[in-house]
Amino acid sequence: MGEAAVKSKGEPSQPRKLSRAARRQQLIEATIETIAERGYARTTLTDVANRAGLSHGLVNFHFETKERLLTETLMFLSEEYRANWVAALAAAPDTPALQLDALIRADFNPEICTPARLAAWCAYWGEAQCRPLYQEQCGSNDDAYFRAMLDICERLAAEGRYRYNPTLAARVLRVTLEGVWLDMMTMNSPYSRAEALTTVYACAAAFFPDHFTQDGPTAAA
Amino acid sequence: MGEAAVKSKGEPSQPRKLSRAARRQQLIEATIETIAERGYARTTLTDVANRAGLSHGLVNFHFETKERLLTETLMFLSEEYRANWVAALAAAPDTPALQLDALIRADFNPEICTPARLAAWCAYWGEAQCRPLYQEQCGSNDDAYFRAMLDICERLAAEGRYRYNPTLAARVLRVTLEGVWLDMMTMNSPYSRAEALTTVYACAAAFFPDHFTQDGPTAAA
Amino acid sequence: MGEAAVKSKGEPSQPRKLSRAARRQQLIEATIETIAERGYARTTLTDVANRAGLSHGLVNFHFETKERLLTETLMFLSEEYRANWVAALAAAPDTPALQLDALIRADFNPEICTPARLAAWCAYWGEAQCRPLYQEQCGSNDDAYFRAMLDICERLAAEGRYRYNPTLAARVLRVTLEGVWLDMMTMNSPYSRAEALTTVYACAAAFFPDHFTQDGPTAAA
Amino acid sequence: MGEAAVKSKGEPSQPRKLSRAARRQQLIEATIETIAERGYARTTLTDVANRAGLSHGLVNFHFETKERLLTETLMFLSEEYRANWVAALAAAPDTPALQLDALIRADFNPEICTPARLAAWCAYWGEAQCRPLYQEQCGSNDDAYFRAMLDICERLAAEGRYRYNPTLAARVLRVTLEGVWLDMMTMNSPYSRAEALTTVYACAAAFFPDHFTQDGPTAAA
DNA sequence: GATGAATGAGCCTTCATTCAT
DNA sequence: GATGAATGAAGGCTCATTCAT
Repeated sequence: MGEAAVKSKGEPSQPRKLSRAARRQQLIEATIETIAERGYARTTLTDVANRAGLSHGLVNFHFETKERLLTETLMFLSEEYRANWVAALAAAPDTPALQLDALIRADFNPEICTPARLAAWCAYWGEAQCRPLYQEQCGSNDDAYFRAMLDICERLAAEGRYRYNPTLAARVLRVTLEGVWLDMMTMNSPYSRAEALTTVYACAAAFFPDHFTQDGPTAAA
Repeated sequence: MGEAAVKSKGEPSQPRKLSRAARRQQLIEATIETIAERGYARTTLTDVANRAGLSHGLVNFHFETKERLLTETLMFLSEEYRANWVAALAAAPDTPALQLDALIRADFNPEICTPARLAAWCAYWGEAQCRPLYQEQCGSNDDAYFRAMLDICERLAAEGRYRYNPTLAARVLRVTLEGVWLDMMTMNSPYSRAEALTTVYACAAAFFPDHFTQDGPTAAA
Repeated sequence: MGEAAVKSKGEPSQPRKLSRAARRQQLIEATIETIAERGYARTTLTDVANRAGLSHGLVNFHFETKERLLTETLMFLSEEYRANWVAALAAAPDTPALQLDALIRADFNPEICTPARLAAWCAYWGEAQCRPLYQEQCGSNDDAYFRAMLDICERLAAEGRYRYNPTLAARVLRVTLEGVWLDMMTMNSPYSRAEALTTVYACAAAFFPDHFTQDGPTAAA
Repeated sequence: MGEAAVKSKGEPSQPRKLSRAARRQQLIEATIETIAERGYARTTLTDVANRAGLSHGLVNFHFETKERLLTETLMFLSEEYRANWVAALAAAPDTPALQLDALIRADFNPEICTPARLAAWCAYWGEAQCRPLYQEQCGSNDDAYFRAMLDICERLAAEGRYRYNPTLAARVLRVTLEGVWLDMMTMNSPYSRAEALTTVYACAAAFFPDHFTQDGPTAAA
């Protein structure tokens, strides 16, 4: 869309006018980055607008209120996350171990697991406890995720002679995945992504030793 | 806490003068409750003062700035948490399994594990990612906690013939404890505290089957 | 007014191109209605554009600024009002009583005396006091109106043996006409238009009992 | 309230702290003056605060919102107006003519009939038409006023042999009083207050010639 | 001509902080 | 110590105006 029409602020060329959907997406990305950098409590519309290289009036033009911008950003993150693991499950072979492997690896997809997105997730979690609206937005996806995890664990349990309630295994796996995410954010010197993955595999192996080792699914699986 | 932390709203029971320390503690408790109820981002000094039944100006008199009130509240929570598990370890027999059991049970101490404190912790976590100051405040305690956990796991590993790196086991145990905390806050219909404890024991049992079952340490331990 | 002032909202009946004058008139009518509905202070160009079923930018295209739109709307109302009573006087027989009758009835012409126009007049009056520009726009017409009224009252006074200064009578008649207009706007349960007319006739009769009764001009007049 | 504690801006000495009621009254007076000078639509809280020589934050401290400041200012004007005529009636002899005289003169009380108050009344009238809240605030007082006026007119009618329905006379008197008020505001070169009073008396005399002349109540009354 | 995205000035509002009492 | 009125900076929001398409 031609270089002439650019009001550059050092960014790559930006068209003066964009479709409604494209601008909204641009602002949502800027919101994620701003929350990641400054935290939820200190994020202002001016910050978001500056980061997007747009005027702050435009934010209200596209989202009406700050509240709606934040809510829609959370909805976007939530939906993006869901789409990611749903796609990963669909692409994986339909054996329980490989399904679980796909579910675990989905969380480490570099498209999803960026520092900014992780930080934004943390910030929303912190606020969600006292915001029924936020809990609503995420709740249904969380439920679906846990049901998928539980289903896989039950199928794994049916295949081996494991000692634990699949519900417990599924829960520990889920919170372990969450936990290593949080670690990547909050620890001063976090361990590597590879070690995070090893940690989750070790957890899977502890519950399903026939199907997993700390390096991933066993050949038998 | 204890009897000093009166919380009335102009009733005669409110002593006009209280020791500096008692007033500070009263305000810190009010801060925890306010953050739990309204979230970090929407907590104002007026909220805190109202909840404590004190005047607006008194908060600044005792804490200088809002920033310091919030920081000192976090330090209090952090120190309270640390004192709790340190005391639990000291009171428990010095076998690794019973030490781990004590560490796990410490997290479920009703004095520590109140809804308001859980919610406040979540809120601080959400903010901590982009606040080096907050990370500092918690970092050292977290490190100490993890080192204690790791030490126990290494001793357990030395006692049994377990397959996993003690570091991985310690990490999974830690994030599982964290995770069930988070669940208690953020899930729409959280499971019971008893089931949370079972979950953690199941995790311990998965890594250390000779020492733990999902009901707690084995008799042998 | 008339057929040109179509007012649809994107329906096919809206011609894409309209003469400059017709578009302006359409926007002026929308302005009157908007002021009537939302008040002067809360009227925005977006409101006006929406009501006219036109785009936001078109208002500025036709009127340059909001100020000019509002001023020209007032000028239109003022001129419309003037044209109405001038025509009424011209159409009436040239006896002072029938001229006064015509002047009174002109104010009740349903084309002029619509709820929206009354409300808009009130709103402009409220603002006019501190807007020399508005006072200017209306002043000359007001003066002409009062001079016409005064002239008639002087001719009536010359015909009868009335006790009052014609200036006072003219002034009371004028403010009474204004007053019943205001009543129709501002009272919670206003009296009927017929009763408003009776009120004005009673006022005329009080000053000119030989020429008027509360039902209108006497037969002798 | 010594001179030392003054933060002068050229105004006479102003105490740093004032009772709640006094500050509110001060801000209400500043609001009246601001509306009179700039009109309702252009009145900002900064204007009001500047005129009162106070910070704009204080306005919200005492009135919560701009809306409430404006509403309470209207309520004050309304109550002040009512108290004025009620007191005037109470102080006058209890004959209908002298009661009417008192009611008429009350409107010309220099305390009430200041340029700023007249202008503010006009501005509120202009907005009231589309603000049910404003109409409510004034409605009851208006009703009481009109009932008092009507009662007097009925007593006058009972004493003389007048031709007109007392309701019509009362209505014309009321709108005439209103009308000369408006004239004092909106005409470019308004007539004198004395002439306004004469106008109202002439109106009274036209309806009640035995009791009034254009100079006031007759000796007989 | 017409549209609506984009801008930015100005306003209301909130709230941490100060300070006279 | 304690109170609460007062301040002023900063943020969200509105909206008149501009302008690329």
